[in-house]
Amino acid sequence: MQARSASAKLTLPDAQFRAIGRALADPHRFAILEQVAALEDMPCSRLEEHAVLSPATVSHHMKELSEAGLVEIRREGREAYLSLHRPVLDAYVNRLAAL
Amino acid sequence: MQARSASAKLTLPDAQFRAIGRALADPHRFAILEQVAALEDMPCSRLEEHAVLSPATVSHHMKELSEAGLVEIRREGREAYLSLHRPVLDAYVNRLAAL
DNA sequence: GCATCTGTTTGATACACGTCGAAATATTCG
DNA sequence: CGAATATTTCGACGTGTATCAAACAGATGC
Repeated sequence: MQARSASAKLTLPDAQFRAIGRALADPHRFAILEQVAALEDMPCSRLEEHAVLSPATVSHHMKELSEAGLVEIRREGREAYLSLHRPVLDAYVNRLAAL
Repeated sequence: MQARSASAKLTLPDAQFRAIGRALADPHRFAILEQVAALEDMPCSRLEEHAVLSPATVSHHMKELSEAGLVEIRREGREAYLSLHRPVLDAYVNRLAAL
């Protein structure tokens, strides 16, 4: 019997662990992640980083975050809605905390 | 009255937060950190990364880890002894966990 | 259809950084 | 002092990547 539930621990493959590390290492990307985490369902167009970065660059960062598994992108009409994927962030945090 | 003690929370300056993120993003550097964390007082010469990296590169990585505040270097004779600086790692983990 | 809005893709550029060899520094030992 | 050991510094090279402008793609509305 497996006690899977809210606290089920996810183990990250090495490749993903590396991708997450790189994704978190860029300040703009981290700022985006912070803002995504703060809201439940964040329309991409409302990211404050649009004030400092070109749309192309913002899109690039979201792709990195998404490929690292940290955020999920839901497309609706012409907008993209972003949400933090907590299990992956938690798994990353846990691995650091286990040091 | 301040309840400072084992769990006193350290707040990282932005510059240090960025330095830590970059430091953790490289796989070799993370491997070094893992090994340093596993031992109390780790002589630099015993790092397994010496099997894969040149001494110059290992030294470079240790400098990065040290400048990020993640490890402390104690020099003794011709050896350098490394130890994990937990408060800083904890502060980093806490900031991620607070997302 | 046409214009507008949101976001992506592509190609180019510039800078950051991981890596090493070689030379330098420091320490211990004979 | 001279040789050996441990680590650092320097200079150079190649790769990775953050960035943008421009072109593209899909959705909405006139």
